[in-house]
Amino acid sequence: MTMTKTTAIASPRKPDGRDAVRLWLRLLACSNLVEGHVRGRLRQTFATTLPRFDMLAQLDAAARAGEASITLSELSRRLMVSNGNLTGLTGRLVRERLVSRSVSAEDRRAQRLRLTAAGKTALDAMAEKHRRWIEAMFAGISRRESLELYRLIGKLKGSVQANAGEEPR
Amino acid sequence: MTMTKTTAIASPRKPDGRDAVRLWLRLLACSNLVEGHVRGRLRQTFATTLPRFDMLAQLDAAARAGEASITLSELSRRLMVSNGNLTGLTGRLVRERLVSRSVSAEDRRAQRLRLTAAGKTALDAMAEKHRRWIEAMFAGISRRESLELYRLIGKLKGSVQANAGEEPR
DNA sequence: AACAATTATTTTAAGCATAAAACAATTCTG
DNA sequence: CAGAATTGTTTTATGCTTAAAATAATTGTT
Repeated sequence: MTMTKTTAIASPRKPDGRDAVRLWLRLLACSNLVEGHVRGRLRQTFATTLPRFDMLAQLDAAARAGEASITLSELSRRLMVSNGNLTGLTGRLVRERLVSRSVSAEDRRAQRLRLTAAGKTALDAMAEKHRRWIEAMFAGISRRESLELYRLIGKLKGSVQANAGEEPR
Repeated sequence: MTMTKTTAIASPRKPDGRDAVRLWLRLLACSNLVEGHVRGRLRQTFATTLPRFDMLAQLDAAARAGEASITLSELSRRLMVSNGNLTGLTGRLVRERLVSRSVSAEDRRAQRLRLTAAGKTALDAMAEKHRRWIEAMFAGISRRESLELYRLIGKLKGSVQANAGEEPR
């Protein structure tokens, strides 16, 4: 009842690209498409998952930046996931011997995480493949288009960060 | 050890936007940013989740297109999620009286799902808010930029679909 | 030093998501 | 028509994810 002008997702009003919801749905679909392929390949090729790969990559990035080990809290900030989430994820990677965990010397509440040698080796193999998968999937767009997309998505991200706090109407 | 040229995620080689991985990471970050805000608002404003909203929206879209009810399989195709996933999701929405479920007359294996009146009312309210949230978040980009983004993301999606099947090297 | 506030992490409860196996009904094929 | 193949759905096992509450150690305050 009350057949309002509201529509579920795609609005039949103006069929142009200005419709923010349409742009968002296309962006989401594209992102999910790529992410799904990456997840599938990680699983098939390395029997692992995207969260595990992301965590290894962050630990490696920290190590490269001079932080030989980092705490769970720092990692949760970088990965933008909850602390509780990392409890389980860390446990699995420690069990797989890809990450080592030790109580911090300065603060007995905190743990310091680092990649093991096996973790570094595994990550390097995954990252190399990962780069190739993405490059292959993105091969259909030109250098110019890629630069333009990079710029526009950056601008969109800025817009979201600037405006997401406001309660519209 | 064996400090290969491989890098974890962001490569230090050519710092230009051509790097497909950089574009991908920015796209993913932007998508996750928007999605996170949408999830948070759905939770705070309607005490619901994105998968529930998506399912209601698909049922409504089907109804608008003349399909008064659709099967679980058809819905799983449209939402691009597994069949098993929908078993639980459907159960929750049926329990909340937003969706009704009935055994198909023609095929006793299949169920036919449809929005209840309450489901339609709830969806309309959510969709209206959802549209406003997205419009507010995307307000910082111009009409021209929006159109260009829409076009480029479409092209990227095409590239992924065309090239994702190939095993690179 | 006692107490409060903060910080780091884990636990809990709930939901989302998948792949693989199982089950059930229909359709196809010989 | 009988068996085989297919199709629709659920179950199972596992993992990811969060918010909120709980626990534990540190830091700040009086």
